[in-house]
Amino acid sequence: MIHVRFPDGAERQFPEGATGGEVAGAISKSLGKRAMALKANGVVHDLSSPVPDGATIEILTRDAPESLELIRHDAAHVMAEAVQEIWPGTQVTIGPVIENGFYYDFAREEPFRPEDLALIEAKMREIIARNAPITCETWDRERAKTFFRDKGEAYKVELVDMIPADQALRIYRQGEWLDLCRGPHGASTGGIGSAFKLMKIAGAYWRGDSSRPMLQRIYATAWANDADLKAYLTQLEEAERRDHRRLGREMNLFHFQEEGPGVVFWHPHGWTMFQGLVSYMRRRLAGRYQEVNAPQVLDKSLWETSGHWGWYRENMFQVQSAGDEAEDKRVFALKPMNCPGHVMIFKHGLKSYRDLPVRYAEFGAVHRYEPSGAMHGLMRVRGFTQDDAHIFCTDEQMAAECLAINELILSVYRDFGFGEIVVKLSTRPEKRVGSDALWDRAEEVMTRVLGEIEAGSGGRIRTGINPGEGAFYGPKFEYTLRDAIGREWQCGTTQIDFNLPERFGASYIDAESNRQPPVMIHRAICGSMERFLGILIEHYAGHFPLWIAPVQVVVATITQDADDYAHEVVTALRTAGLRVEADLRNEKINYKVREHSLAKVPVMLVLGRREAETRAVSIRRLGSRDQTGGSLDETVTALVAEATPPDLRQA
RNA sequence: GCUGGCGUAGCUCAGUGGUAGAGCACUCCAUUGGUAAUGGAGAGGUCGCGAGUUCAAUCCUCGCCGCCAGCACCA
Repeated sequence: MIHVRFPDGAERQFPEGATGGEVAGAISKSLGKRAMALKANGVVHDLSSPVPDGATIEILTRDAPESLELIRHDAAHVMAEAVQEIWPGTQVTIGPVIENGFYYDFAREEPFRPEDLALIEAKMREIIARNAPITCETWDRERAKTFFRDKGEAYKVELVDMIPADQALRIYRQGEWLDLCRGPHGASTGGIGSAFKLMKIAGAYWRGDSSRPMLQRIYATAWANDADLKAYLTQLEEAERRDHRRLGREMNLFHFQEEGPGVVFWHPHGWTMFQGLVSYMRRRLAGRYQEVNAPQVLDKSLWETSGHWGWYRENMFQVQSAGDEAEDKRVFALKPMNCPGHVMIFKHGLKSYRDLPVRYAEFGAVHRYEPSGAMHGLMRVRGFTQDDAHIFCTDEQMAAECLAINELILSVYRDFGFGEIVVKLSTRPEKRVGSDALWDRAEEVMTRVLGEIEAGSGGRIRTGINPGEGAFYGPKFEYTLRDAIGREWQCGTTQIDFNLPERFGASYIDAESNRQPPVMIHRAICGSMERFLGILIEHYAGHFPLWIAPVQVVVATITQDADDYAHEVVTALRTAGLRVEADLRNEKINYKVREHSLAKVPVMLVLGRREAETRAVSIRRLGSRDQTGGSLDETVTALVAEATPPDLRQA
């Protein structure tokens, strides 16, 4: 007999070798039916696994949170079976569970067509209805390889070879179909239920390697019940509604066109926001950083020295005189980064240790020739503006600088309404420059700083380590923020650089009159201003707080009798520093309200004869069905207060 | 860059081997109104670009460009 304990503390005995399924059935007939998997000592197992003696166990039904992964994993197998049933000869490869669903990669000459998804889905429902038991077998390697080789499953043979020799090969069978898989799985295909949906077809490289063949991936989502599926689909619609490319067009903020792939045409309202963001950042830098401006176009030799020409040449724009007769045949590059320019400025004239730290900031427009498939609205462009800065300091100053940067980054994010931040330290990669002693020192300092960041955050900041993810020239912190619908965006970064000062021979004179290389810290807060604006657009879904909104107030008249007063109101608001537009058109107020609501103008002041006579305004806020009244003077004061950027507000 | 899909008016989209349509937006006329579409009229397109097939191509074929989804990339 074996003893087991249940989560509620109850203990029971079962015959030696009893499986999870037998235990479930012994507890109650209905649990036996509903059981999906066995959880023993915190680990999920197949229901057919024997229960270990002395374990704390739980019988998982499909409502258990842990079961969702099983449902998705089972569904992936069923999808593979469905595809092979419809198109025999299609090879199956891998089909893991991912966030919100699963995918399976297939190898087949003929591409899947969008309309095939419905076909596959119907077949899946057929297979699920058959409700075949899912069983596990252990095969030896040769049997597995022979089996898959005979079936023409070359990728599976490769997978068998990749499994470490000391690990057992597990084969999961459902009806006539089987797959190599480490499990665990549910008890039968019927447990998958009906709350799933095939989402899209995409190409994906075998083993994520662009030098290997491209497979066809089918993405799907799956949930424990229809309500969860529906909620997920609604959430996707919500994300689509917030898409900054759509809002950028609807709100007339910017556009792209064919002649300029990946470069932004900023329209007046969009540029107002862009400049507002830059102004805000300038105020935040004032007193700590010196703003500089390095050239757009520099001789290729400088980029050879910096190392960019060697590493990133394919991604750089080369420029030359277009004239055939040009005397200067030199090759220049459009700057892809600001750092070499800043090092040049630092190097200009001797620097003393007394000058350090030197902090140069630039809103630097950079150009990178991004692969065509990488471009995505404002999020990934070929021409963008970095809120870049480089700090030249001594080794002793490094920690304090990192902490100061951290504080600045966090307070900026807070001002834009981002509460949850993750900071991760990326440590030395295999391929790197700089001595181990330098890396040891920098990582030691940054690890300490990371601890201080977490301790000083009062729980707001989560921290972590990305081992081996550092830049080749030094370790870095990466700042990730979470937007209103839970998506994560990596924006800020602080990077130590052992490479550039040395390559350019930058130095300062220390207290003993010796030349010393400075520590160089790169840092960005927004990262790309374009991308950050894209994130803000999606975060706020276009409903910007007053201080960010490109048009803060529209003054709309009901009749022409109010025109004179409307001009007065506009002047008063504008004098007070607000961004105002007047709508005196000969249209009904319903029409105007609708139009400005769709344009997401935060505040509408509606003026008719009544307001003109009493020097009042009728205020309608975006998203509100009703309106409030107020005097002109009070309203101006209140709006000015609300429109004041957070960094200028009196506490 | 790779795989697949797409490209028709400013926007959202119909459509056909015989050189094109709707709604909204735009212009003009009437209407001066009280918080999400007043009525009428008008104008607007080299159907992404270039070749080919055809008596005839927006439609079929090929190439290129761009966009979308995913993969790869992201100093």
